[in-house]
Amino acid sequence: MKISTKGKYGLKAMIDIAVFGKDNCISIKSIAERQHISESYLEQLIPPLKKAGLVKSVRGAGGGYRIAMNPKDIKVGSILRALEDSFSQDCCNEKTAACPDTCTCCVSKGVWEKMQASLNEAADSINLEELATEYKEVNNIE
Amino acid sequence: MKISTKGKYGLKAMIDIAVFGKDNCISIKSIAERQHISESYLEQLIPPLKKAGLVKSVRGAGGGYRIAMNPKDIKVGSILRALEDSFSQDCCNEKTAACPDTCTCCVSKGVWEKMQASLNEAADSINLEELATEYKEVNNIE
DNA sequence: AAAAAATCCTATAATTTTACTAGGAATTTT
DNA sequence: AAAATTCCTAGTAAAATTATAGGATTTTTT
Repeated sequence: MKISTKGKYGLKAMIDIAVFGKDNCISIKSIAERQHISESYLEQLIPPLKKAGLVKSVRGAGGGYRIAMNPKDIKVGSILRALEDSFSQDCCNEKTAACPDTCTCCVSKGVWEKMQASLNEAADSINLEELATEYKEVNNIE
Repeated sequence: MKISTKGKYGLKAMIDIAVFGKDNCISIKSIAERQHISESYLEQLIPPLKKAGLVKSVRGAGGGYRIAMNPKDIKVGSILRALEDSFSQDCCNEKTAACPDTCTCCVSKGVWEKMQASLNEAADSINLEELATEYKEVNNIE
């Protein structure tokens, strides 16, 4: 069980955007600098976050990214689900001739589903505002 | 977020041992055959399971592995913790000059801890007997 | 005593995934 | 027109995972 840097960097970026991109656009470059993340790697994390409706972008000079909704309404779970793939359903292909739903994979399936649900619940219990506020506090921002 | 084959195969093997290795020893070879797992790969999953006190081994001809305690008392969480590493604490090294506990990693740390705790709780809510029983049922064993 | 069947141990090879880099096209502002 | 930015995609490098191999040790069976 591991969180990949995708999820880790993505959350870091979202905290940064929640803090610095609330009223105005901020560039990837500035996020990357503040958070010590590779700029072009970070760039690749943005499309899924946009697709999930978490950030908005403005192209061209002076453009950049802004938070797309109130950070209070952005759950950490939404961020992670946008970036990481879930670990349920990596069972064998059920109901084939080879496995008519009777192998230990299939029996284990419920375990992964339960764990995934529990993970979602935990991640959804934290919203981005909490994290942004904490970040501002420890860094004396605003 | 992903379960590695270590955890997946490990759980499969433990179900197999709970079902077939309750009263007598079974060999790695037989587990590997029944569960379609590479024999020598499976071999490497055993030491951590032994260390965690979940299986016992008997060397020599006629030897093999046995379940070390009542499957009811073996939580799926114990199996996974023995094989997978937890995903908390993959934060930056806190309290260094570079990060005096103020970066977005540090702020995120609580998220990973909460998720890990939730994962443990979910995995600990399922015991091996439940899975072994289900496996026996769908396969008409005993 | 020898052979066979098994665990035990460790090194290494192959594969896959992850993380990162690069370069350029399109868009908008200055 | 130039500059600053997002957007897109292909490719590379590094790391981690998965799997293989070979032999040493232990115990039973013949």
